[in-house]
Amino acid sequence: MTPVEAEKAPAASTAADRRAARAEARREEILDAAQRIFAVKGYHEAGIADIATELGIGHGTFYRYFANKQDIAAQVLERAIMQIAAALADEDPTASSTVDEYREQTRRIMFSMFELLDARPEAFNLLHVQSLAIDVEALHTSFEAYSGYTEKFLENGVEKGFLRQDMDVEITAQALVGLIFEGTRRAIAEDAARETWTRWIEAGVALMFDGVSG
Amino acid sequence: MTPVEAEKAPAASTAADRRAARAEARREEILDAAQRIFAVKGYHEAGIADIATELGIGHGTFYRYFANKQDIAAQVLERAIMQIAAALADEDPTASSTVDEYREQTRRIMFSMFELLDARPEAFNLLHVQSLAIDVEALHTSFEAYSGYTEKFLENGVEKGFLRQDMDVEITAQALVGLIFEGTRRAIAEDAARETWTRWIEAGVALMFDGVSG
Amino acid sequence: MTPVEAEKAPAASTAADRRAARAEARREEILDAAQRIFAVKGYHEAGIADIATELGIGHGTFYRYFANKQDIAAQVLERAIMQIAAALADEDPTASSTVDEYREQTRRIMFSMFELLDARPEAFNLLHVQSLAIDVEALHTSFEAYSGYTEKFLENGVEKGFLRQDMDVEITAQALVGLIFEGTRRAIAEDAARETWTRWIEAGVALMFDGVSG
Amino acid sequence: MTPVEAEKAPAASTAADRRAARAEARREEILDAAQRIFAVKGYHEAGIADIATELGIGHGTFYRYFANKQDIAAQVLERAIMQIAAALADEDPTASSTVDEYREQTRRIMFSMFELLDARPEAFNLLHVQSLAIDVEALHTSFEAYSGYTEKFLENGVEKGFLRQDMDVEITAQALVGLIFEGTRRAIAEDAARETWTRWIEAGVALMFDGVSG
DNA sequence: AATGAATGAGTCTTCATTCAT
DNA sequence: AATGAATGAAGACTCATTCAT
Repeated sequence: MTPVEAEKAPAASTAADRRAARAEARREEILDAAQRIFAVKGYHEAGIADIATELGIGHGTFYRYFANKQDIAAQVLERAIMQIAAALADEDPTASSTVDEYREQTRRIMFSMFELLDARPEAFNLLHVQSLAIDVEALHTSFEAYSGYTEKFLENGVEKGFLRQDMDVEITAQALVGLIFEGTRRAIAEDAARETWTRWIEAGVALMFDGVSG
Repeated sequence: MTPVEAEKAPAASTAADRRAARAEARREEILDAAQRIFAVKGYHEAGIADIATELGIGHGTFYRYFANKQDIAAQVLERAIMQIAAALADEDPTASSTVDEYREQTRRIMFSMFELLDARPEAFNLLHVQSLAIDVEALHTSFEAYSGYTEKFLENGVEKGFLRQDMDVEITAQALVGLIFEGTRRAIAEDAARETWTRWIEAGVALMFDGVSG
Repeated sequence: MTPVEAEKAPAASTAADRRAARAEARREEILDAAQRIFAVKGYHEAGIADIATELGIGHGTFYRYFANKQDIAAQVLERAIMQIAAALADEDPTASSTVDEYREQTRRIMFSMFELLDARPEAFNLLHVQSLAIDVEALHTSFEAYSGYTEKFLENGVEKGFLRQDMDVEITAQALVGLIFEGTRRAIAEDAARETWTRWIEAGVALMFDGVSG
Repeated sequence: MTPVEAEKAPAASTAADRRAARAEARREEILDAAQRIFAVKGYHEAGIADIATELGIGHGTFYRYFANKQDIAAQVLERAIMQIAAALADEDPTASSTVDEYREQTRRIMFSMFELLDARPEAFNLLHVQSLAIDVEALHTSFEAYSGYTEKFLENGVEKGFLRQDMDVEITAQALVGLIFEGTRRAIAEDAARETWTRWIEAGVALMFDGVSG
């Protein structure tokens, strides 16, 4: 390789890289705009034109990055599900060894859910309100993933003996997911204050660990 | 009043009554058809034409009974919510005096939910899948009603001393509604077998009354 | 049947008939307009909007009568092919018994083609210019039909002995169709005068019956 | 002119020549690709993108060589017409002195048409199927050229006395062109076997020289 | 000279709603 | 009271063409 070639090669590669990076950035921009638009207007009421206008780009540009409306919607939804999943991923399902540790872990998980809800309300709006219009299957799959993850925590507790031994781990995990999501659903619907979070976390943890019995 | 009038008046009134009854019956027919269609095709995919065709009536006739698509959808949804509410109404929130009685009552309530789900899957489909497309507000209102009703059961237990005294009754009721609806949501989505119901009822009751702690 | 029913029944049937007749008339109107538009602007340049505007009806009305653009185009083309075929159908393939009779018959056929071309130039424009854009297959099928029909005349002549005995009837028929259609093609393209028709008919008949040899 | 300039000038001119040659070669490549694409997909269905992709060049590059889609289509069509014309140009319109010589000449011409059709089916597809979408006028002009050329052969025969003296040379030439093109049209449409060629040539020549009379 | 990202005019098609019969 | 023909707003999507790099 001559010095000239040595200089050219990286340059060319950088140019191509830059282009790819730009394209990816633009794709991300459109995805963001779409998430906003879908969250505000809803999947069906939102038009491709709305997304394009939001970004000040032409309609056609949109179609350079996404095949069609359904395509971007699915990607937006998937991203929202991933963002939420990421908030849960910090916790290790096998970390707790006592009820109190697990109780504390649960508090943290619920808290990060509410934090995320504050930071990215659109992500939850997508999940709660738009997902059905976009792809019913995707919603179900994501709930499956969340409950599967929750199951691991419960299994850990049962194995280590600090949770009820006769627990139907699978169903209980599903029920707990329902419980948590109802919390976030209401928080969005009612535009809940931070104080309400605390009540949900405390009441939720109390219900989950102690039940309603006196 | 002449004898002639005396005869006519009741006759006329009966004719009007019959007409009104007929109209009401037709309205109900259309509502039924719409519920089926919405449940099968979804709110947005379903057209007025589908409903009219299902009944063998003209499109125009539809508009003699309902103002527009949104109108009938709202009524269909409201009806579905009422049908589900009716299944709960059999139980008296103040009936239980011991934990075991309430536990039994809760079992019955959950069981009737699953029975209703078997009898009227469209009602639940409407609630779970279509409601968001039709009227987000209505869904929230209905959840509000369900949780308000559940609250009464909890309050009764707290007052009578057989439920946890420090319970956040409002939030706990909301959480329990979320839990139950997740159960029905999954039952519909997965077309669950009767056996799964039992697991849900048992695991749900266990979680609710005893919590997960060992 | 009571007298009342007797009166009603026909009346009802007439009302339905009238509606069907109106629909058919409208369908025909749209078909006519489409033929004009397609002939003037060409299949691809013509829009549904052009057809609707031509008739002063809404775009949507068009779709009550035809499934889509391709649908009406196919029907327009089929109609044009039928109109041209009708002009030929007057002649009986087995009528001639001598060369002179057949020669006269051929003259008449060619003449009616030119007459039709004068009366319905759009029909020929459709066939010659638009057909390929609409449905290549349809054009080929129609040529097949025309040459099949021509074949019958030639067979008749060969059987009766007044036409060349060693003739390849099939191919010759195809060639003659090509010859005639080139005549009409040019007549349209050049907006030919009536005098040109006569030259085509005479030269065509001479070529067909006597060939070019001296 | 300094010696240096003397050396540079020719070098520059050669470089420019090479560049021009390269440009011409590229132009030809694009033209070839376009001919293939138009023949396969049709003028309207084919996109500039298809042509660019076929060659692995950018869309923009296309526009350095052709003004627009219509432009290249016209050139492709013109080239096809020229290619077909070239196949005819081998024959001298004044070469024949007897009917038999002309008959033989005609056979050769028809044969070379079928040979060309075998070698360059796209050229004929362009002419028969795409030309109308591209430029109706061009098609007519080319037919004009073909018939003008045919006319020369006929005139030669009439002058030399071996063809019918009362022939309408102009119209007859046009009719013969129609006859031949119908042959090639069918050959393409039906993907005709080589055997069919012979039948067309024989039947065509027989019809042309002897007519159908017995 | 080559590229390909950006553009937006243009088109078909759907469907809720109205209204004359 | 019932009908269904007519309507046109609305929206997704394509593709020839331009132009900055």
